[in-house]
Amino acid sequence: MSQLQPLTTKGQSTRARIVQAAAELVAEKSAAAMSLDDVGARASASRSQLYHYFDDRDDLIRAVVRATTDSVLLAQDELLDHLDTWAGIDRWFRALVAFQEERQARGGCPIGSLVGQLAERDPLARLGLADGFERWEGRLREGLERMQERGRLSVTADPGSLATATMALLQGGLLLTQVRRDPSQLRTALDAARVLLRSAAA
Amino acid sequence: MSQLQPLTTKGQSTRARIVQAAAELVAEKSAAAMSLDDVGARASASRSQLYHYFDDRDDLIRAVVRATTDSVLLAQDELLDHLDTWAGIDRWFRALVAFQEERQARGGCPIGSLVGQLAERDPLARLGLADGFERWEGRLREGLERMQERGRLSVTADPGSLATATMALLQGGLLLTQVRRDPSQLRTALDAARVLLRSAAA
DNA sequence: GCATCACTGGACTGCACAGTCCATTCCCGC
DNA sequence: GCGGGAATGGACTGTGCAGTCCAGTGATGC
Repeated sequence: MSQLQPLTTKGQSTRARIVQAAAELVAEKSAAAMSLDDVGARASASRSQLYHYFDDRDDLIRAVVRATTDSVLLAQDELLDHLDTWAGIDRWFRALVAFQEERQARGGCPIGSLVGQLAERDPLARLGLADGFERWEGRLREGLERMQERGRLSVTADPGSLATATMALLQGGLLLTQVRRDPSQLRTALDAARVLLRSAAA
Repeated sequence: MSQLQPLTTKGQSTRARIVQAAAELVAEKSAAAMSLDDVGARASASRSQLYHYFDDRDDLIRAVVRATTDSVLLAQDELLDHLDTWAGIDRWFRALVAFQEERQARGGCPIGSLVGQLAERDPLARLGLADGFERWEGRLREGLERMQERGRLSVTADPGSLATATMALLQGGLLLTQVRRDPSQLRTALDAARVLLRSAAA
């Protein structure tokens, strides 16, 4: 459990600065390579401040997981609102590929990358990541359900399975993109997702 | 480059023991959590032996990458030989799901998990992982090409893209399986791969 | 003005770890 | 059997790091 909620606005901003700095370092290097000294330096916070707001290192990492998933979802929030039309889905896919091209295929998925680092090490962090995926996949599932209600998707189609398969293609595509330093890997994966979803069209 | 090839058979077995122990520790914990002391203890090798066969820690990790990819491919070697029939592909998929059920959805993909840990940190390790994926995906691509030659796959289908999309579904499915501790996530992903591949049937 | 509590500074401790060094033993060819 | 390189043992060094401790400061209510 995260130590305590800061009571004053000043405390809140200090805590936020620490989490932000930690999240940046985790994204740039890795969770294991993030040191509390680095975090303190970047956030202009002393050692005491870190331990004032977090129980220990693991507690801070969990806050990073939450901040990272929130940030990934927020960044594509509008796109996720329109996954109930084919055009909206295509727009989402194109944005994801464009983002990878921009980043030159570096870094992979900020959430997915953490799975291999934390899932087997910290059960609470794993749950936080699972929650992030659930919120993400849920948005697609809801979009597909609305399409089904409007008769755009076959009545026999299963929006849940389609959403899961699409998330798998997205995550797998990002992994291959990262390891091969080639954004077209994600494009290929999402083209396949398009085929899969269209094959369930009404 | 890996320091030197051991010249005597005794040296070869010592080196192999070290790599094996290191690979186990990396799989059980993570690459960052593997310490040279642990490796030495498990392999019954002294510090000097580690540095006799490897330049440094990173060099050993690279050997672990190679050993891990080799081992993953070897374990499913026979299955990969028969990816030129629908029955062979289904058999492969079923074996992958069965394996995850056996392991209770723990650990994810030994290769995929390393991507998030090493890809942005050690370019050589990233290349080793990319090579592993290439050898893996290549086996599927070759199977699909043989199917195309025999008229089982549409002439307009692209075995390369299909193989990439299938690998993405496999890796993404394993990631979701690991983070949700639920082997049926992989089943759903591979069912989607089946739909995708069949949609390219002749 | 003073009491209280959130908040901050920074030195200190202890340890785990990567990497070094030098000495010794083993094995092979000759 | 002996010379030399391969292989091994294990102590040693330095450092980076998580976590602790105690002493402060600042704001807020009364």
